[in-house]
Amino acid sequence: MHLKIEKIIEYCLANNILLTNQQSLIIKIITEIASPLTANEILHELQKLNPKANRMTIHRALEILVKNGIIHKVAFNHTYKLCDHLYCKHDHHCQILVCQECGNQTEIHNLKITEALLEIGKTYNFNLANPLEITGLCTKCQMKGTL
Amino acid sequence: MHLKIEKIIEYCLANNILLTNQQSLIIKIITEIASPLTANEILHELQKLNPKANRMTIHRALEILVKNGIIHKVAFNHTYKLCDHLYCKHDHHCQILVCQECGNQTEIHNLKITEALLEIGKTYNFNLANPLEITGLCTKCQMKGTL
DNA sequence: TGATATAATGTTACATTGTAACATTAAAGT
DNA sequence: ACTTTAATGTTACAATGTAACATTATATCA
Repeated sequence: MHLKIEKIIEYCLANNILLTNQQSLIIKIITEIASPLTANEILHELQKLNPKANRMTIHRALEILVKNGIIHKVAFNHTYKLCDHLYCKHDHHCQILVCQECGNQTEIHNLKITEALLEIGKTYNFNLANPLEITGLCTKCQMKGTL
Repeated sequence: MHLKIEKIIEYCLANNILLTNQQSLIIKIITEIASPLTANEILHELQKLNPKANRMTIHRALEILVKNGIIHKVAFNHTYKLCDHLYCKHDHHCQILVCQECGNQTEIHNLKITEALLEIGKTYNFNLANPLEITGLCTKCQMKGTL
């Protein structure tokens, strides 16, 4: 068994998050493929294991996993990705650099941004969600552009 | 004529951005309605003026307007909104607080975040896009949640 | 255990956002 | 006016997501 998956299961047990079989399979898929996946891509993988699985299956499970901070949903390109910490506590802030060209994602934890965000949260009485999506061009895609 | 629209047209003339009739109408719609609109909502408005207009018309025009920094595209809820500055120079950084409940958007300009982002851009060699979407719950929707 | 309540999953149908490929029309240049 | 180019219209489709209801597991309790 994959080490990451064990840790997630451990975390879920400790925090009273009951994973159904279906949800466990989705975690397994997201963990093993590693790169960000769209709902459809996850579905196709899941269907290899459970041919009856369909879009609803995925979205319901993903909703729960996102809500529990186990995976991140990235709005920019409709992808889902395992949180690098294997779980995301509510007091834990992270940022994701999303390349608008290739879709590559890099999870970072920048104190300055976190502080600035908390300040903004106070100033505007805005209850921040996690994570912060930072879109732009990754190094590789900048190179491609200049060729 | 709306004052904002005049300023945008002025800006486009000064910067060699040729607006077609269709694009002008879309700017007019976005400016006058003010609240963030989805592509479909803009389409329905446009069709009142040009019954032949369809989805392609909208998306092609929106693409150009976004590219020229006249409007912002917000990925979180697929909406388009006039840049508060009526145009967005490339060296101009802004952030949008997007409420994940009601969709309300507040454009801000926070120096700390801008600085931190520029730093991250350098560190990771990541070419930042504008604007930054900050999702969360606005004041009103926080109240609703606690009722 | 077996009946019943509850939660999870499956099914069907649909709404929304967006794009691809090609046809038509308008605008610009000669 | 003829040609070229750009803009727009048309059709068809792909992807993401949700709503409403049916079915199947799972848990609870008499």
